[in-house]
Parts: sequence; structure tokens; C-alpha cells
Amino acid sequence: MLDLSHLTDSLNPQQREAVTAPAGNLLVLAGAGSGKTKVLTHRFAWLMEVEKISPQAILAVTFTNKAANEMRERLNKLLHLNPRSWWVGTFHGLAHRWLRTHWQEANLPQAFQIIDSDDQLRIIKKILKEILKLDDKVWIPNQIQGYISRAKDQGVRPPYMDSFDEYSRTMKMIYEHYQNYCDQNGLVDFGELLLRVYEVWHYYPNILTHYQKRFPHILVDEFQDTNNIQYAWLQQLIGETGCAFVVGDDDQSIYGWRGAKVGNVRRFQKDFKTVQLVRLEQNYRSSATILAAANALIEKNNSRMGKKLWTEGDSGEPLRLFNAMDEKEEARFIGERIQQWISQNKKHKDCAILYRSNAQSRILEETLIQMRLPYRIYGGLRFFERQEIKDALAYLRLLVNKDDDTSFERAIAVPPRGIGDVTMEKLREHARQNQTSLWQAADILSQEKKLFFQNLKSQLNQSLSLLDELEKPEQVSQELNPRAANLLRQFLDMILQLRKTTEKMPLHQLVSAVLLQTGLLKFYQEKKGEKEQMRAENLQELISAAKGFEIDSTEGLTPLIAFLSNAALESGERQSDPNQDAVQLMTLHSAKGLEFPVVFLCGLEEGLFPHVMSSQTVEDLEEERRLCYVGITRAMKHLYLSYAESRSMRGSTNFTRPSRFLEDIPKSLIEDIRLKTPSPIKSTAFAPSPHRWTNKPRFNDEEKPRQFYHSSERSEDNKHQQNQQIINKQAWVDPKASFKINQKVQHEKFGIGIVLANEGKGEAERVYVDFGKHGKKWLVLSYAKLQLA
DNA sequence: ATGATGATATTTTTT
DNA sequence: ATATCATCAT
Repeated sequence: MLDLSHLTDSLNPQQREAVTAPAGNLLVLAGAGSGKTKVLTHRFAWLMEVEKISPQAILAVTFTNKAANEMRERLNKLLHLNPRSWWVGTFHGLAHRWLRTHWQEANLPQAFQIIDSDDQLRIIKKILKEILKLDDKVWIPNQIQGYISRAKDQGVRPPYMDSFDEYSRTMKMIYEHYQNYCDQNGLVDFGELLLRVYEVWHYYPNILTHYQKRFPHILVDEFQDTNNIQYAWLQQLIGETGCAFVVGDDDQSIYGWRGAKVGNVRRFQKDFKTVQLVRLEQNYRSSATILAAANALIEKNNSRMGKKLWTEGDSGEPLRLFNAMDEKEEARFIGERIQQWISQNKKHKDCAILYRSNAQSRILEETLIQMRLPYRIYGGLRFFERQEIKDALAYLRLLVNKDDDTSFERAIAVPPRGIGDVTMEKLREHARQNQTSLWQAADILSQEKKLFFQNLKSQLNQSLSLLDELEKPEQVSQELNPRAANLLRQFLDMILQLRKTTEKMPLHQLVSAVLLQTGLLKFYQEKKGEKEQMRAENLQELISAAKGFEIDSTEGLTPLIAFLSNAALESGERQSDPNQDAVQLMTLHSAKGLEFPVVFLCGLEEGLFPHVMSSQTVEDLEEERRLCYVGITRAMKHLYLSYAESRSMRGSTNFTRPSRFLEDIPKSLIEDIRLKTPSPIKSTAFAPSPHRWTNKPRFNDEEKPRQFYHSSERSEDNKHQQNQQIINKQAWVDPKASFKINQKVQHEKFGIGIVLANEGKGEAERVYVDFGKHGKKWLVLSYAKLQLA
């Protein structure tokens, strides 16, 4: 008898039911913190050890690289085998792997390149401007991008697009041009990766059958996030014979706005035979109180499959609700609570501040700086999305494919080499007329010019008729001036030269050679700004990345092509350095899948959360509520909710009402925290004592339903706070006299600077300060917290 | 080719 | 308020 205790001992009954289920289709509804990844990895092991399935015959699909890596790691730990060559990956990663194998059937050049959404947008803009000559104020590139991506997610090619009115006809036409452009340049966007594989399988049933046989078992993570093409793709692969083990949580579906279909979870039960359903409802993360709040909230949604989280743990502390005067006070409150946490010898990184939109992060950031709390913000640019890195990648892509126009344009522009708009316009025109790539056009035009001048000498005495011929109007318009032609030639020769010399080099040497010989690295190094120095460092980092890059089993690819594909598919980790002890700031969306001992869920205000832009339909609101549910279920022990009564955003201050989600949480689970003594006059003041805010029992809801928000006590407070604001305004009138020209000042972000000028009066008064390496800035005194230095 | 000025937008984000 | 982007002037 096989000893399976290592696979099943640590599982609860439901987890065990899922893991040990007989081969067949299975849907696991895995609540937040219920051990989803554990079930997936144990199932994998179970299939191997009990069903005797080869790991090569199991396909495990995730959405993010992070999830795929985590799965690999856990499998490695569990099985002590190296899962490197296993079929564990993201939808896009796997699609890429297949397209590299079946590039011929997919009608792609062997060296096809993957473009990211940034490249995609550039191409759309280019087409609008150069080919279709459409006004990008009317035909907004971002919207077109969404339109095309959505079409691809639906598996729709241009011929099948609607064309019943002006709008849809134009969209269809743009889509067509875009696709032609990609095809001609050997480019594949993210949506295309999936669609192509779908089509290959559709048109080559023998290939599909091959993979159906090859992968009798398919595991899918985060199933609630699948869009239509992904679903169709799984459907193909599973076919009549495959077994699907899908894990998801309809309550955590928060990507509907980018095409994810929660309905796929339910649809799965209909479309596939004999789907066994297992619910994982035991939660190992949060206190019972937090779970009660989460359950109560999500119950308000109608379209659910139903699930109720529970825990064996204790009820823990109540949720804490803080009603702040404004966003500044909210931020200060959060900061102080974190300080309290730290004073108990706990870690900064235990604390996460979650918000609906990125705009909220600024004030939090400023406050944390003031309070000297280390923090880290998730989001923002990732490594391979940085401008300088994309510049470098353009050169690398050009080495792979000279006819890649997008890369050609990018590479020729940085560093500046005297080839400007005029020359480029001529190149584009020539390329358009002759249906060639920019490279070919450049080659011909620079060559022609060279020959022209060589011949000129010998031809001086020859007949005028020959010259006349050379001066045909079309040609004249495209002729480059000698200087431009020469520079262009130099550029082409440089690329050709690089191509030759780097042919046999190892990857990192190749990258290094490109950075050096194109002058890209030098260009940034020679600039003075801090930004540019950073860019130069990033370029160096690119060399290290190339050094560390190992080609996995993507057989038959040159290291360079593999590297470039990887760069597009995995644009760099946004993960924090686990050794760095910092408060974690992120949007609710990026918090999915994470957990923290202390969570601050802030900005719980109508219009902000739920956001105005997604409050129109019931579906929108339900997704917002799920987002809130995701936020609450991130918390392990302490959950703080907060909202402000007024919030300044986009330059104006608005009064706000508390979020409707607060009403969905039973009052008995919440403890109110209010202001006891007035807040300090100046926000630059030292951190107030932690005793300023005290806990106070909340009103019974029977007694005063909703009164909490508008109680007379509140308005008293408000009056008090209004006085405060007036005092606040006076506070800066006093020191302002000292902000004279040449005065040394200190800014919390930019450091020490010198006042160069000042203007305006009252609230509008501003000073012009030279912060040295941070540059010269105009600062409004009533906003910037300037101090004398 | 570079900097200044003015218009514009500003939910959420992975691949 | 602010950041980004396009257009324009130098």
C-alpha cells in the first residue's frame, strides 16, 4: 500500500476531497485564504503519485508569472523534483511556447516578436496619423486599443466585425490596418498569442488532438479571471477526453472591466460533463470577526455561487472605523497606528495600506515621509517598461529583424543622431509607396544618394537629359539631403556591423556591445540629471539581466529571441524585496492574493469606493463590492477602515459621504474611533501623541440607524474643525514673511533649496525655489510644507 | 534639437 | 494640483 500521508495529512476534509477526487472534471470554489495553491499543488502530486500520471502530461495554467513561479516553488518543495521543464505557466507564456513550435501553421515568421500594450498603442497612433490620417481627438488611441483587444478576446477578426454604422466601420478599418501592420512586421500582441493558438488548433485538428492526448490533465488557477478566448482555449484542449481541475472564487472576480467573465465559472459546470463541485470555506488567514464582516458584505451581492468563510480561530479584535476630517487626517491616523504597531516591536512590512485608486497614494506617501516611516508603493513602471530599456530592446529587436518598423523608428531616434522628422517623413513616404519596410527604404535612399554623388562627378559633362530623368518630381520629393543620407547610412552600417560582430557572442556580451556601440549608454551617462543617471544604471542592469537569463526549454530559439520574448512576457517583478522592512502601499487590485497582519482600507467614500465610474450598473457595483471583499479578506488580525468627510482631489475639495459598503458590515463588528482632542494646527507639526485618538463604543444601530454619519455630535465636531481650518490658513501667513529671496528652505521631498522668486498673495502665494539636483520649482506656500532652513 | 507653453485628462492592470 | 503630451518657437 502506498503511503500517501505526506499528501493528505495536512489537508482538511474539503481540501482532501478535491485533491483525491477521481479523475474527472472538478470545480473548486476556493474562498480567500482557504489554501487554494496548496490544493493545486497537492493535486498535481496526487496525480503523479497515485494516478501515475507523468508530470509532463499535466498542464498547469495561471494568470500571472508570480502565480506560476509560486506553483513551481511549492511543487519543488513538495516533490523534491525539479519542475523546470514542466508545463506550468501563464496562459500567454504557454501560448508563446506553442507558437514557437507551430510558427509555420500559425503563419508567423520564425523570429516573430511579442509586443506589449505600450508598443501596441504606438502602432495604433502611427496608423491613425500616417496611414488613415484620422484625428486622434475623435478616434482616441486608448479606446481603439481597448476595442481591438476586446475583439481579440472574443476571438473576432476584422472580417467578422460589425460594420453597420460609421463608428463600427471605422473601428473595423483601423483594426484591419493594425493587424496588417503587425503581420507585416512579424509582431504579435498579447491577445494575438492566445487567438493564434486557438486558430491553429481550430484549423489543424491533428495538432489539437496531439495536445489533447499529451495533456490529459489540466489545472487552472484563478478561473474567475478567464476571458472568452481563454475559456474557449481550455475547452478545446480539454475536449472530450481531458480532465479539468479548475480553482477559482467568483467572489474575488475583480477584472471584469478588462474582459474577465465571472460567468465562466458557472458556465464550466454546464459545458463540461459531470463536474464535481468542492467548496473550500475554511479560512486560515483572518480572525472570525474579519470573516464575519467579509461574509456580510459579499452576501449583498446577488449573482454568486454562494460560499461562507469560517475559521477555527478566535474572533479577535473588532474592525476599527475611523472617521477623518479630511484625507490628511486620515493619513496621519494611519501613520500613527503604524507607529503604535512598531512600538510593540513589530515590523513595518506587516502593515498594508490599501486604496481604490492610485491618486490616493500621494497624501499617504507624504505623511509617511513626514513621520519617518519606511514605505514601498506597488505599481508604477516596471523594469522592461522603462523608456531607456525599451530603447535598448528596440536595437536588439532590430538585430533580429531589420524590417521591424516600430523598433527602427525608436532606435533611430535615441540617441539623437541628426536624423529628424524631415528625413523620417521621406523614409516613411518611400516605404509606403513601395510597400517596403523603413529599413529597406532607408537602404535604398541612402544608397541612391551616395551613388548619385559618386556619379555626379563623372557625369558632369554628360547630357542634361540624364539629369532631367533624375529630377522626376516624385524622386525629388524623396531625395535626402546629403548630410541626412550620410547619417542614415552610418546608422544602417552600424546595425549591420553590430549584427555581424555579435553573431557568436554570448547574450550578455551582445547586449553590452549594443549598448556601447550604439552610444545609448554613453548618451545617458553624459547627461547630468539624476534621472538620466538612473537610466544609465538601468541599462547596466539590463546587461546583468542578460547575464542571469537562462534559456529554459524553449528549444531552437536563439538566446536573443528568447530574451526578448521573455522581456515582453515578464516585464519585471513588482514584488517587494522581502528583506526590506517597509509599509506596503497598493491598490486593492494589486493586493489580491496577498495577506497582511494589519490592513488599512482607506477612502471608503461614495464616489471613490465604489468609484463613480463604476457605480452605474448593478454589475459594476457588484464588482466594486467584490473588490471591497478582497480588501477585507487581506487582513489577518487587524483591519482598519477609514473615510474622510472632505477630500481634496484634482485641485478642488469635495465633501463626501461614507461608502455604502460600510452599511453592509454589521455595526456590532465595528468599533468607532473618533477625534477626542483637536488635531494640531499645522500638518508639519510633530506627530501627535498616540493618546489623541481613543476608542469609543459605537451607537447601537437600533437606536440611531445611520445617525452615526450625521449626528449632532458630528456637526459640533465639524464646527470645531472648521475653526481649525481657519486657524490653519492663518498659520502660514505668519511664517511667509520669512520666505524672501535667497532664503534657505527645507522641503520634505526635495530637501534644501534657495528661494529665487516669489509672487502672488494670500493662498495663491508661491515661491520659486532652486533645489539643486531636484531642479527649480514653483511651490504654492499654502500647499507645500516649506520650512526655513 | 531643445525648451517653453498650453491643452488635457485623471479607476482598477496582467500578459 | 499635477503630470503628461503635443505643438510651437527658438
